[in-house]
Amino acid sequence: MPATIRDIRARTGLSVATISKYLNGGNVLPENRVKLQAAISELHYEVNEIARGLVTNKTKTVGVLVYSIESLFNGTLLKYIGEALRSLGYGMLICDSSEDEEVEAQSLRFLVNKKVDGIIVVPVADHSAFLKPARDAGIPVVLMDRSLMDEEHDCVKIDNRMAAFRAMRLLLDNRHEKIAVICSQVEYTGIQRYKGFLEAMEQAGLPVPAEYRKCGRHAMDFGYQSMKELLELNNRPTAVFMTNYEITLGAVMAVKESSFRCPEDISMLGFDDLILSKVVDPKMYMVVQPMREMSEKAVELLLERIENSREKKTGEKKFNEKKSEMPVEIIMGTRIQEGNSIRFLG
Amino acid sequence: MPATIRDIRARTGLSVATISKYLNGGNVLPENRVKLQAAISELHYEVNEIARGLVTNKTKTVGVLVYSIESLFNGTLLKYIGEALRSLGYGMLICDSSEDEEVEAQSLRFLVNKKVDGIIVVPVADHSAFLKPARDAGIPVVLMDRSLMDEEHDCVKIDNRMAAFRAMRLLLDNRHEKIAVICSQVEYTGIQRYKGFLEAMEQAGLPVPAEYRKCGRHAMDFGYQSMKELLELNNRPTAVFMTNYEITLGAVMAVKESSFRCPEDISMLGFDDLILSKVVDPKMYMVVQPMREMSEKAVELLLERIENSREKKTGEKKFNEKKSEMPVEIIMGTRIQEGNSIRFLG
DNA sequence: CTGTTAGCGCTTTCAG
DNA sequence: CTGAAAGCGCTAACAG
Repeated sequence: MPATIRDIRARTGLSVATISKYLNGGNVLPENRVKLQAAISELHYEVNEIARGLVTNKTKTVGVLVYSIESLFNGTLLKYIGEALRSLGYGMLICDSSEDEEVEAQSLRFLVNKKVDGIIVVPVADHSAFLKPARDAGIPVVLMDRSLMDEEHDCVKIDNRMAAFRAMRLLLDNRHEKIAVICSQVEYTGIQRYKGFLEAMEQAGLPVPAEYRKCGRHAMDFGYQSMKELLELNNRPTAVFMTNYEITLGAVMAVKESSFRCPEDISMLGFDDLILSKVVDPKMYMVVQPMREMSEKAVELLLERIENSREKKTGEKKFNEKKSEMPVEIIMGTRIQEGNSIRFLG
Repeated sequence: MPATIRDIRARTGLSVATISKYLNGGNVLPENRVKLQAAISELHYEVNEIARGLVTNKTKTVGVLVYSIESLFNGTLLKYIGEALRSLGYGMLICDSSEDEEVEAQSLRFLVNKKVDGIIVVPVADHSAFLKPARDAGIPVVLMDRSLMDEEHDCVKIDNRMAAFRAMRLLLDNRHEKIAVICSQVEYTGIQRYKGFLEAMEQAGLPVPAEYRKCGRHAMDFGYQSMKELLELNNRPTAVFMTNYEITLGAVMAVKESSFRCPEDISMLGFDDLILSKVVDPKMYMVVQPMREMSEKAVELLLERIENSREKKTGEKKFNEKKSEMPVEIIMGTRIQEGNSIRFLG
């Protein structure tokens, strides 16, 4: 039903090649240009990207695969990624893994079959097997926020271990000694943050009893449940470190519902500030990642990879442009969002 | 680089037609089936959806265009839409309008050019002009949450006016008389809710002074700013009705930062409960929409439309299946999330 | 600058 | 059940 290039030919008498050239920004005689513009608008012609993609073998589209689309963290990332991509003339195909490795693998295949030019993924899986179809198809992949256990990949993230380690100073400097942690242990990122926590405690010469170590899923209800348990302990901690947004959210809920007050009864240090610190009372201390910059860097790196892989196919070899073929890990810095959720234990 | 159907032919000696048939679930001789399975897995063959789409003229993909991807409301919708779609064998192409009508129009065209089979949109524009490319291309569109001013479209939403009107009972029954409203006036939905508010007030015989009517953008900072202004009024309202999630969020922030307490000094009634009522103290009274059901209905309706439009093209006419060609508006019910953010004014 | 001619990888008649 | 052949709508040489 929609108009094709041939309808335009019928209307203008020009050849498909000329029309195609015009559509792709080539030069045509002024009179022809006018004819073409007229025909295109009269026929409501729109390029069939499917057909174009088939021949050019590129779609000007990148796939973005996130572990959960309803996570505010991912929503924020997606916003920035989308903006960066749009400004560079790329479209974005978003897929939701729904926290499920199988769905993730399936979605990745979907993206590959859709012939996206590249893929950005915030993975749920912790090993690289699911990326195989992309590799086989020669589609560049850039990870964000989480890297994988078994292999190094292009990745944009923060130094999670270090960020956690440093953030712990806030608690330690305020003389806290009984510090608990609620962390996710399903992904690399969560584990790194946990390590940072442990190192800080060890360096401070403080013990971390088993009941202070809540390691589980990356989910609000896990944070909620864990905080509840911590508050019911006879030997209650004076402070709790929560290592991601969902967990922080859940923990805040638990405290709100309890009879304990923050920071009077319990001090809190969270991770990934997304409006939470602005809505919740008291204002939370939080480790914050530069989400916009991370997104932009990821897009930049991906597009570079796409560029490179095309050159390789074309056989071009600009000798003085030896971009590294090795995986690159871009490590961004973090900052601390100040609040008043930490009490000084004089 | 990726394997094609022809590589499989070379490996199996079968014709492309047979291979294609197999790929699409057709019957082949058992021995051939075995050969094909082997070849496919050895070559890591994956169907090229681009090529397939070119000939079948369908992509098994629906586009979803939301006004802002970082809005939790949309994130939640997207999650449910994605699940419904996946369960029906459809992929989802998400675009973010970034609250910008131009981006929206451009994204819609992007989706059309990508030849999605149908489009679900939670629009930022309030008139239907931007949908024209989809109509021209014969691509069905289903709106969600917001309908358009100038024309009726297939749409899944709640009765916003009525929901607001009814929710106001909560305030009125608690003897509130000085009630302010913070609402969005940019989209149809916001306006309807505002009307519902006004009607409730009028019916109760209560005046609404100009300074109690905060009509503006659908944004957290607007809610924040407006609430601040309301709290500074000499003639402070005793209750405030906030007509969407972002505004509610902002308003909650403003109250938190002020010296006023909810519900002691100010009662609050919000809209669209997304975790907010679980994190914030006091627990908010809120109007909640059945987001999962709305998403499922939207998908169902869209797929029905897609089905129908194909039949029309094929010329099929099953006489006893006269689905309406008229726009359908599906109106879902709402419920009230109880809380303790409303004070009884004895 | 313009036109002719091949395909891109797949599905789809239509014979066999 | 299988195969040969004709495109889907577009781009990309290569001549003119």
